[in-house]
Amino acid sequence: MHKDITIYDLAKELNLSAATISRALKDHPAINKNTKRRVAEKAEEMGYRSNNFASNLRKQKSHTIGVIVHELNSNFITSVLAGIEKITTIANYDLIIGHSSELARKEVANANNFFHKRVDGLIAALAFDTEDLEHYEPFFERHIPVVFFDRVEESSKGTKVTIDNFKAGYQATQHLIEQGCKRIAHASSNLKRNVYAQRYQGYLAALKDNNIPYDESLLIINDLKKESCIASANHIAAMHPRPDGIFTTNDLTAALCIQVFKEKGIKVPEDIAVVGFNNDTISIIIEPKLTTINYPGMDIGEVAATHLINQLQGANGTNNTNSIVLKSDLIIRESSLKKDKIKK
Amino acid sequence: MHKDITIYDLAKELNLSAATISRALKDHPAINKNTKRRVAEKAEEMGYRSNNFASNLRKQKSHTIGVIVHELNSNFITSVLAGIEKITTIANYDLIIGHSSELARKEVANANNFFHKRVDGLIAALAFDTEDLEHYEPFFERHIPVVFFDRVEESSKGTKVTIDNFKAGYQATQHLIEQGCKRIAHASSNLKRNVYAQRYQGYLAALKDNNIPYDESLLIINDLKKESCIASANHIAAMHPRPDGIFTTNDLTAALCIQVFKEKGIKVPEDIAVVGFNNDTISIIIEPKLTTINYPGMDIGEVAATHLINQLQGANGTNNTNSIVLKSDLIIRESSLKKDKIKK
DNA sequence: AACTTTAATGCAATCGATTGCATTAAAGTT
DNA sequence: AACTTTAATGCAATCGATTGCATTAAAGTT
Repeated sequence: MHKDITIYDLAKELNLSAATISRALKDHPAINKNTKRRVAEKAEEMGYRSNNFASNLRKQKSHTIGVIVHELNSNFITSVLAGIEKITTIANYDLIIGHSSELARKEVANANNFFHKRVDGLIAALAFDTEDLEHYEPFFERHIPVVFFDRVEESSKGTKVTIDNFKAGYQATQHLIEQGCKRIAHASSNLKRNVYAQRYQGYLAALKDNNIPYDESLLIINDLKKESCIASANHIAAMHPRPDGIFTTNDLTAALCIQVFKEKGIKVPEDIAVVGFNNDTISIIIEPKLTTINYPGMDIGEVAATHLINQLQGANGTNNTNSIVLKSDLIIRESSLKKDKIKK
Repeated sequence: MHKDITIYDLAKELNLSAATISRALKDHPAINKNTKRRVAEKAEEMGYRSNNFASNLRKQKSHTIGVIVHELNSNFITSVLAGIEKITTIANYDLIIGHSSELARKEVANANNFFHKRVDGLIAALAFDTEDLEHYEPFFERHIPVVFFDRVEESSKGTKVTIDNFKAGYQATQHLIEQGCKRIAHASSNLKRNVYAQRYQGYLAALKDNNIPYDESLLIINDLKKESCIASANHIAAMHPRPDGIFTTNDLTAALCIQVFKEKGIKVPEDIAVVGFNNDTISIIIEPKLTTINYPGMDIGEVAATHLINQLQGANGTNNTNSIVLKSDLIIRESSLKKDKIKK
């Protein structure tokens, strides 16, 4: 069996104290250069690995950041993770990732787990059905910084990094109106979640600014599962009078709508123009290709991680309860282009 | 500032020794029931959280399993993770997830990180360009069990959980042949990776069993990036004589092929039948819907985790260098159905 | 009554790394 | 020569939880 080497083993071999070994390995300025070299060589030779548990116990720091996301299988989330990793790697923090699969129950379990693992900081996006943020209280109480992104609770403690969902919703709707749509449906989800609520508000505002009356029956809420999206698509296709445009809160709903519409002989975009949200891979696979909102996932990740690390390194004495809003873009593709089609 | 509560604080409050507190919290049989209750209550009241570092340091165990995957944004991987989580949650192990983004460099970094974090066991799928498994040696040396899944190195140490990629490749090709294809292209990737090599072998075997000569020019290798897939699709479309069937090693290539073919007026499946691999979401979004191979991701995750935990709990004294092969299925959709189309 | 058994708890060492405060020895200063 | 400064290293306590081996007190046995 392999016996782990400790600094005491190195100390004995080199006739030095454990303190000197520890300092040498950490490149402490008081240690002689030559000693450092000898220690490094011996450590390599004997296959030494430092014991994080002992170090963390003594230092009362884990040098680890926890990330809780609501799902993994998404372009947006993987970009965010890439952005976070970029920053944490540079700052030399370790990362542990947990995902809630959109279940508040699992989000709570992850938060507890990370709390026990004593992460130095937390980056989180809320699950679909997370109602309260009590599970983050232990972090707040101990002044462990928490940065929320995308799925946030407006009024909560902690820094929040989001896009302007109101503006994105407005933009999507305005685009449909500019394409000549008069009767625009909106397929959304749980309006308690900030992202959906704000996109909906943006939709309403765009209608109002264009003097289009809001018709409550054109708001379709579902739980974003595949079956529900198909049901919603069927529901929309069967509406009388039929909408001539639809803005959905994610790309899967939009893609499934397009499929259902096509099956029923409803033309996209001629009969119904469609705008999605997220710019997932499916948006360029579906035919016609989907007009959608693109989020800067990488940037969101970088900003969230940078803020967290700044707080950890304590540049600020302020009570960091602020909000950072990044830009999003409308990517126009064939699924919404009524005007240009007619021109051709 | 919040001061963390330790077992010594509880001990003082309750006039007991730290040893008794520790045992009470762990439900040790020697401790009086009433004492356990009092300890539990006081712990709750004072907001005690155990210190993992101290516990792990003393126990020389982390009770944590590391998972290294090559990507996150995939149905297959998220199913595997769900399967792993299901088992580890029951067995009460914590999980930390790292991903390599298909880079050997990051895979090595993750392995090192997890080694330093002293995971009790590891579950890993190799990155696209991982050449050797030296970074897993420290685990093998210390008898820390490692289970590989999907992307494995046949000859390596550790348990391997895979599907029968040879059979899947054979099945996909056989299906195309049964649909009347005579000239079947195969779009694959790095043939050093077991999964691609075996699917290719299955393709060859099916051709041979049906007395179809192998034409080297019909093998197209790319790096699976979007641009390369499109280039491959264009290449195939321009072939003379044109293939009448294609079996791709992932769904994205297949979907992009279908798009390119359609743009060029090549009908799918009439002119070229297409079979993908993975059963990703895009396979039901592309039109025609994609015939593809479905992997049991959830099962793979469960089997991998179960094996790892069995090894950790030491039921076996054997040198666990074995292989577990799970079943995969061919899901037949419109993209390959020449025969049925003709019958109509 | 003397001894044994059982139930409950405590003592004290241990897991490795870190760090404030010495200590030592060599070099520099007056 | 006596003192100060500088460079390098060591002492010993500390971070909390765990656990083998007592110890204590009560209950049971002959």
